[in-house]
Amino acid sequence: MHAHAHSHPDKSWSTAALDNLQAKGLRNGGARRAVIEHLGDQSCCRSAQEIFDGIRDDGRPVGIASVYRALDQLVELQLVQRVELGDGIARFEPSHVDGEHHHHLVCDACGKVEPFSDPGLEQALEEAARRLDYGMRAHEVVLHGQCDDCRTAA
Amino acid sequence: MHAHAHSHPDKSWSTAALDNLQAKGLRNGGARRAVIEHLGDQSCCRSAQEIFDGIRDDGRPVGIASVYRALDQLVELQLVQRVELGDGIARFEPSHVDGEHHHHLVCDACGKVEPFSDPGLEQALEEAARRLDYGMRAHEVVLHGQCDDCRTAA
DNA sequence: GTTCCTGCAAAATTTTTGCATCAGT
DNA sequence: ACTGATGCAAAAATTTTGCAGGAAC
Repeated sequence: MHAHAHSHPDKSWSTAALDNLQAKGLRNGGARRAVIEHLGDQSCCRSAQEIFDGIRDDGRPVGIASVYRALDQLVELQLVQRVELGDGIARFEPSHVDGEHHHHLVCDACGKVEPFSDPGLEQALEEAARRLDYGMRAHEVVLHGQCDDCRTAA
Repeated sequence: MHAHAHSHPDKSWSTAALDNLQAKGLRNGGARRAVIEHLGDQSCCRSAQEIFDGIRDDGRPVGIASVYRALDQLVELQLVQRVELGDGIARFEPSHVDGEHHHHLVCDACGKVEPFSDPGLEQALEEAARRLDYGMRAHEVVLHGQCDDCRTAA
């Protein structure tokens, strides 16, 4: 329907993230590993609660505090991007390198979140950052509107 | 330093917003009016707590619940835009019409927030929304990086 | 006078912290 | 063994809701 690429789960991100942690001398097993593996399986951002629930559904009894701690750490290391879409809940997704970057469409009617990517927009963001002379490390775009379903229903 | 326009306080927005409410038969005095007038005096987004503090500093004893209720209502009416910049605090600013639109730079080192505007980026957003065929009603861009001060200090 | 609005206090959410215990290296 | 990581529970921070009294029209 939409002319945008859907992001897909990225097993290799999980592996790279775990390697990255190991190279830094950090330990590798338990809750943090579960968070990384769970995030690698998703196609879009997830809230801390969703990650917690998903991991427990897989039978791993982690604590939610460990999920938050792992996410903080991964954001700090720039392996995970924190995303806030306007509903007061923080979401998290793998930091995609280069081309794999995506942004988010949020339906203000039903709350549905969809990823999209747009090379022209990406280029405009790079150019804007250059013009501003701001040491840009990450960026985030949220488009608010009405999804197909809600527009059809209306 | 930066090649971006700074937004400025917009007295006329306050007036327009109050008129808009009055036209809808809503009442006009007390806490909600204080929120509107306070937002109209700001040059960038403010958190609910900052708005509450600012109003009380002006000697008006509003309740924070009324601030939240007024903001919810103004967002609903699209007179105010809710902005989340990644630190877990929701901020609010007047919905700028057309040219007055701005976005935000966030320094991940010190947390400083600065507004910027970039016509090229704005155009790219419009084009992306058209390509996606998404009924876009609002959009929000956040660039994360390091501000001048933090880069100089580093 | 009627209806909406407001303030206070209590509750609900989301996120962080303390601490004893456990696990990876 | 040493040190970081984890889980639980308690606390903190942010936002929402209930309700009685007050203000705008």
